[in-house]
Amino acid sequence: MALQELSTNRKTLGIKAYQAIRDEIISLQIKPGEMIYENGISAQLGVSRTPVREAFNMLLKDELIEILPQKGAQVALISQQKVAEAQYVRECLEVSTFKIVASMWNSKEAKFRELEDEINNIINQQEQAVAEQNYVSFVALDGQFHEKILSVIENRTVLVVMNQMRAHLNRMRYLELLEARHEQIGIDQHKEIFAAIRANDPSKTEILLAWHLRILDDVRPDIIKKYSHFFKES
Amino acid sequence: MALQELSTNRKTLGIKAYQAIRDEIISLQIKPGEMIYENGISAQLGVSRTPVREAFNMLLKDELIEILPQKGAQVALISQQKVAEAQYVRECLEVSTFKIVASMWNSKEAKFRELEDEINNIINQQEQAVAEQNYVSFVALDGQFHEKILSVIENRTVLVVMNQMRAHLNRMRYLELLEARHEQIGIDQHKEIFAAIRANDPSKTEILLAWHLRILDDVRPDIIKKYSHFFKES
DNA sequence: ACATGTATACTTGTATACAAGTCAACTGAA
DNA sequence: TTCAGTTGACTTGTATACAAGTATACATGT
Repeated sequence: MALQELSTNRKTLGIKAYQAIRDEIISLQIKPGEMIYENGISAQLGVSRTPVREAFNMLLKDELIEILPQKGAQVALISQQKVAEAQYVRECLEVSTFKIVASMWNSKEAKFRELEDEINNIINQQEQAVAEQNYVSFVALDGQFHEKILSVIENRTVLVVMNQMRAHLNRMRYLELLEARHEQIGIDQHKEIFAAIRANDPSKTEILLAWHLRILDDVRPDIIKKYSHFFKES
Repeated sequence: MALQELSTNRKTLGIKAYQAIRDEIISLQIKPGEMIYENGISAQLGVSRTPVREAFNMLLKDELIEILPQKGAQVALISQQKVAEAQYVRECLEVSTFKIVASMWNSKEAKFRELEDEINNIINQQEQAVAEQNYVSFVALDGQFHEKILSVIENRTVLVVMNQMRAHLNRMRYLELLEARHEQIGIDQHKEIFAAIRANDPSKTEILLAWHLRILDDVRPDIIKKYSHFFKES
């Protein structure tokens, strides 16, 4: 994700390791609760323990792992509490921002016309991803849709925070996609939301978005039961 | 700050170094733009470079320093853009949350009565801090007021994010306190906001809070001119 | 059989050694 | 004087060595 570390384009082995491990965690390639070890990862990546340790510290700050002293690092279990908290933060920021974008939108400006093309493009790609049943791609594109709209207000900090929140929401989302099929509903909602934005209708945008962000809530009990070993509180 | 690292109460030298340096940065004891070096800090703290490096990596994630490869680390200049961004995030989260708290408040419950005492206590201490012209204490208490109210919704993630934002807003606040004297206004606003919350009046809470969060905006041009060497964009 | 102590192979935490980039000051030739 | 080249003292980045905590298997004594 191009968001992080745009300070000086410094790409140490530690940062690369961080990004690699983080991707594997939030895409469930490494399972919640799984133990990982500095030695193991460093052998796997062909570097020494030092960069891996740096990566672990960053993951710890993201709350994506827990470090058990002298025992190893455990990939964080999915916490319903944490998911709810991240969802709340996301909703606050995203609703406020989308409303602003809705009130700003002006198709006469080139900037917005470009954006419109890009967003329509994302939506099209999403439909294709659904057709191909490529859920990894689908989730990534879903993120891009939201990010594109957020980016209108030119607030990098919002994107960074949302990125942090998304890390925790993503794993839940993957599980839910494995179970229930509302990708098409999600895409339709994207279209409606984008229409409300283009129509300069902040209130409608707010209502649609709040609904959209909660679409997955009702599936959760099933998920939690089925994958209870991935969850902290179960 | 008890917020961080409640995972396992692990307190490595790296974490201690991080907290120590962070405090010095956000309280302007280390000046924006100042260079700091792993060797220097490690000698100062009496530890090796390793824990200091870990601290630097955490500070980098907070965007409180920039690491210039092979040259050293520079304490981040205060960025007006970053301050505005952090302010926006803060406002979104704090306004939404205070409104919820205002709608929840119920003086009949013991929980709220305890909180009321604690908050009144904070306000009293603030008045004392102003009387003693103890600005460091004043800023800390201001933070506590907001945090106490946020804590009602029991969302640790919100507190963590606010803490991140506060790090960037704090340095600005210190400069402003050196220049303009609206501490008393700030305290009065706290009282009004708290009254609106107790009166279960979310709308009034929102208006008062939004105003409160912007009280410092008009002083900024002076500050930026006077301390221009601390700022990124000037 | 069963508790108890111990060796051993793991882990993370910390210090240190070494590699390589950066910059400034100095040297020496034109 | 001026400018190119070089040395050397800094810096961070990475690897490695060592210290110390943890858990498990196993031997030993009862």
